[in-house]
Amino acid sequence: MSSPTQYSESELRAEGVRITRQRLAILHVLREANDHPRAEDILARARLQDQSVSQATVYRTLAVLEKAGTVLRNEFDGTGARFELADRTHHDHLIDLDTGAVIEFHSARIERLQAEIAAELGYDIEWHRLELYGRKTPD
Amino acid sequence: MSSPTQYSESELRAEGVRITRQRLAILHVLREANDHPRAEDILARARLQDQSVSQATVYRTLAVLEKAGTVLRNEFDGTGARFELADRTHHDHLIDLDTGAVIEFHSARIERLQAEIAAELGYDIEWHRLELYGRKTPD
DNA sequence: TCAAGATTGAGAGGCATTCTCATTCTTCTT
DNA sequence: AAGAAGAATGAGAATGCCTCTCAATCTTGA
Repeated sequence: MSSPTQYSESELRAEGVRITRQRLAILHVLREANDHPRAEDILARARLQDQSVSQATVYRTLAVLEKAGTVLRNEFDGTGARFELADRTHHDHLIDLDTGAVIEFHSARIERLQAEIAAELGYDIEWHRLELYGRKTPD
Repeated sequence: MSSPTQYSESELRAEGVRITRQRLAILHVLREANDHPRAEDILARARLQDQSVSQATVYRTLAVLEKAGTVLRNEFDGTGARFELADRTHHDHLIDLDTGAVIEFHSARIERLQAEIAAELGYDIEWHRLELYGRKTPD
């Protein structure tokens, strides 16, 4: 059984993930990112470090890292997945409808309620997705 | 200002939505559906009633009905949108990871917490998406 | 009944993502 | 350090879901 989240090269290698030049570039991009970049953005940024990275490799690597628990995939709007490193604690997202900004938040109470509701329905939650879409409250 | 949800032919007509043979077939499919069908399913079912319905018209009609507030679009997995009539009260979804079944639920407490969290972050929620993915609890 | 303009079917087009395959690279074993 | 096994790669083709284009047809208000 592996720990749920690993993101150092050695941890990944121990999981059987080969560390290539391209994968290092992609990991670097994810570590530096403050936003939730799309595959397209990750490709562009990775190429600044390693010219040779291809689109196919970005998608393949993101899939590998997602399976390893290193990366989280989000589907905020309908326009393609957005990625982030799974290196912090679990959180949900609030998307600013005016600016597209993504704000992270966490609520233990909501998580607890979710588990309660699922239990009432006879289910155990494996994972969940909670996204709030809103606009800044006028002063 | 229009009421948030309308789904009778006359209500739609009053909103400026023309009622065509194809749109009636699609509305009929949505009214009969207990599942959350994909565009593909809606096309197949609509054709049972009206052979002439095309894929383009299904997508166009679903977009029109979504804008009118008659239809809700869901993006559960990454494999294409799933639709439902917006004729009942708001609810969220629990997706059975083993069977793909979609269970609807509603929690006023969770809704309230969401609004509170958004308010703390200085936001008003426009809409949200909450999906729980889980498996039946073993007996 | 009619004209205006909305809707339609068929197929082309678009976009994000995945696949194919020959070549190159990482890693394990010596 | 060298070699072998097989995993990862780039390029571009292919896929899947969805949207657009356009000429023909329909719905609707007058």
